[in-house]
Amino acid sequence: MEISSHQFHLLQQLNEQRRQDLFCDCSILVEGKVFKAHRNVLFASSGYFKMLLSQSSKEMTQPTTATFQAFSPDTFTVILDFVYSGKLSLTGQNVIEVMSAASYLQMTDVISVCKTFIKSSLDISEKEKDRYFSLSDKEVNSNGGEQPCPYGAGWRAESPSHSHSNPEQGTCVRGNTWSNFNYYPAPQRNAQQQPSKHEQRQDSIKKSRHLGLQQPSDIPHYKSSKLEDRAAEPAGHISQSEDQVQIEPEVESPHVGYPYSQGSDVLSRNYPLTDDLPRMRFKCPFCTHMVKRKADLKRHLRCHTGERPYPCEACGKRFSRLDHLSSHFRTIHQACKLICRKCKRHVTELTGQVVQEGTRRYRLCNECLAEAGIDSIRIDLEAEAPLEFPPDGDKDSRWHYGEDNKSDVEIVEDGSSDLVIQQVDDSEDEAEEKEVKPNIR
DNA sequence: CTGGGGAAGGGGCCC
DNA sequence: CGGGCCCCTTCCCCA
Repeated sequence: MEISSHQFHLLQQLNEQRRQDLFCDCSILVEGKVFKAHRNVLFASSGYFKMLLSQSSKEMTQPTTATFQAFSPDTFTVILDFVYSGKLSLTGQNVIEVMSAASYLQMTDVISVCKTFIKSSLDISEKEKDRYFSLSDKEVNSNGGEQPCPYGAGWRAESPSHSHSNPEQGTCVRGNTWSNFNYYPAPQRNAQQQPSKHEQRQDSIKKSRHLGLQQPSDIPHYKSSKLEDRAAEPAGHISQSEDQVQIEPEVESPHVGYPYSQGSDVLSRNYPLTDDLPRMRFKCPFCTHMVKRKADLKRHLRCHTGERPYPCEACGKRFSRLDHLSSHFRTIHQACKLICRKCKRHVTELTGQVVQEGTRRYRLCNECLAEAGIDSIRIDLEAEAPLEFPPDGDKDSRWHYGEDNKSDVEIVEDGSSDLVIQQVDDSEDEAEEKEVKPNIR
């Protein structure tokens, strides 16, 4: 006969003991703040503590102290509360640091939940954006709560509006995608989460470009070699059990001698850590990459999540970074390069002209224009209200595409050269564009 | 098949 | 901390 509430009560009792500092035999110092806990609970919850406490198990009579500078006391509070209650209090503000800390502490469940949280938020974010961009200006303008489309009226890319159901909780989430997120572990939950649309999409995009970019599916392979390394360590050295190995299929664990925090972690028991990268503070939970700033980690994480929050309103292509979008826009849609596309010579407003081909704009020198017999298709950038990158401080109205002209010009295609003389009414052209050009490569 | 150029995308870092 | 710039690598297309 099994009493289902026993586990809950046991954990509750342990948590109560922790709060009253009863039988606590382990102190964790996080940036000056002391946390009391039970060695056996930490051992059972964290691969990191398992290693640490295994090593120090010979000195069981002495209290153990561990010091961390890799994360904040607030972050560790979230982690420790989860250990003692099973409830993980995630917010948009803390999720990255909690995930980073959980990665360091080798707490697979926490990492999975953080990943789910991030992915869910990104899905919502994407869909909210899609919904946002799909609103017509009329709708936008008529709704005081909506911000104006950052690209103005033209070049809208997609798509019908969505609401989003949180896969974990089954609740409908709208609006703030980074709202609080409490996780209650479900024993039957699949260890391997369903890949988000971003992951699926990214898988189909192309091979990993960067050396440091480990797709989640690649990681087990990578880890196995790490684990082999670990197995090859001298007998007596701390290593993880097979169980531990099996429950960590996705995330590269920080291991002994693998510092990533500022000053690394100072452990009172001569825990063997080196300090090769003293300035690196944030470790990517998906790969081995480390960065100094949380913002850089956030940016880096997009290459794993596949998040592309910056759509080009001209061609629909999405980018993970604003600067890449800006660069793309200037190069492809604004003909900013003062170079003849054909002969590669430098051109000026006088010696060359801007040619438009679909949504693409580039420059040709007068000679090449004449040679191609397309000298009559000059696009006067000044007169035609070009695709323009907004000045600073105009974040909400990026790249208005000549709203005054967009719908009343006609498209004239040059049959031989496939060149477009003027931009056509955006609604039809856009649909056409979408068919040929998916949002991502 | 191969080399060159353009574009995308990732990291470092400054403001 | 976000924006943006620079540098570099990788990929793709085309001659």
